[in-house]
Amino acid sequence: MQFSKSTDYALHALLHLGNSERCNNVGIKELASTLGVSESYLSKIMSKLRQDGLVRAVPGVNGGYELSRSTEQITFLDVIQVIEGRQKLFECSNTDSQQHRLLAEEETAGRDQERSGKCECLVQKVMEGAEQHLHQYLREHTIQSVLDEAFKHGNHETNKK
Amino acid sequence: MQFSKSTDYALHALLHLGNSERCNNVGIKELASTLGVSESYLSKIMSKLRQDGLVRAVPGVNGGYELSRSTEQITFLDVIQVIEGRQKLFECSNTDSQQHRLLAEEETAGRDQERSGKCECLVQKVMEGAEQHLHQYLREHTIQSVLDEAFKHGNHETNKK
DNA sequence: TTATTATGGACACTACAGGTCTATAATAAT
DNA sequence: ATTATTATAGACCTGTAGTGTCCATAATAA
Ligand code: SF4
Ligand code: SF4
Repeated sequence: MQFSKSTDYALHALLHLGNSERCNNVGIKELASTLGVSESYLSKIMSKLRQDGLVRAVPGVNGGYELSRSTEQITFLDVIQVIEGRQKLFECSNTDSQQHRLLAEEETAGRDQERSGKCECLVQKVMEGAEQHLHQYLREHTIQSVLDEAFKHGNHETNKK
Repeated sequence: MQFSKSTDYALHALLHLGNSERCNNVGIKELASTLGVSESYLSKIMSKLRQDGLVRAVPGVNGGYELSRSTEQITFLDVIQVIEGRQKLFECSNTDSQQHRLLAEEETAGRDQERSGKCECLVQKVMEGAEQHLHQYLREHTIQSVLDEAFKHGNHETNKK
């Protein structure tokens, strides 16, 4: 249960892009060298970010990447979901066991199917809650919010034209 | 980013143990059949739970497993951490990149090393926060809280002596 | 003593993270 | 139009972790 390195790279790449909005495009070379990662691997990650609309890419001389939204509109959740996928935190397996009957069946029967066919048991309800809390927190933190913090702490060698 | 199946099994096993506190010991056979999992695999998981002190185990005839604490004192976080380990949600890799200098060095230098050598950057600070929120939520949900919910919803064929 | 039960180790299979390399496509500058 | 430059997509490799089985051994209550 850990975020992958790719998420790490993606976050740092976006932070770099957000930080250097002087000339529009940042090439994979500059990006890879500042992050200390191989160009090969990072380009895959950037490609993913592009497919999900977080960045734009343009080939050719002086090409490279740029953010497709403002930094305030790119949340940690966005980045994480692009890289890690949108699978549930908890995916139940044995819905046909005896356990299931005790914890889920009675409920949906008694409460006569609250909403559509969601059919969620008590365990999943807890896990859903955990996921929602986590997502909410990650939605509240954006690339910009990190950049702001960095500026506050006396780091002023950025955004120089 | 998903909890493993083992966590699923562990939770269900503990729920079953918490639910049947009539005769003290529940064997791996009963446990495995009610969960619909193989005895082989489940026994490994139970072994882990024992090593971390969540359950007690006794071999021999009429042996089996029993909870070593009350159901209110076994939180979702406990179970998850036993199975998934206690690694951080986010583990940074390239602390020697240029990025790192921009986001972390300046801070620890400016704030003159807030606490001991923790040396946490802004990215990690966000992730730490996420982890803390998640943990707090998971700490508030116990085996007992799920069992209580189950009872409330009209399921009364449990705890029969 | 014995039948029963948990435990630990060895092993196999699969999926995926992490990473490299190369050929191709797209673009801007000339 | 050509060319140099850059991103993209695919094939490929490696190691490791999750999932699972099987068996030999240890511990225990009857
Ligand atoms: S009780 Fe919930 S978690 Fe358990 S098997 Fe049923 S749906 Fe899955
Ligand atoms: S800035 Fe933070 S996340 Fe990035 S490399 Fe440094 S310590 Fe790691």
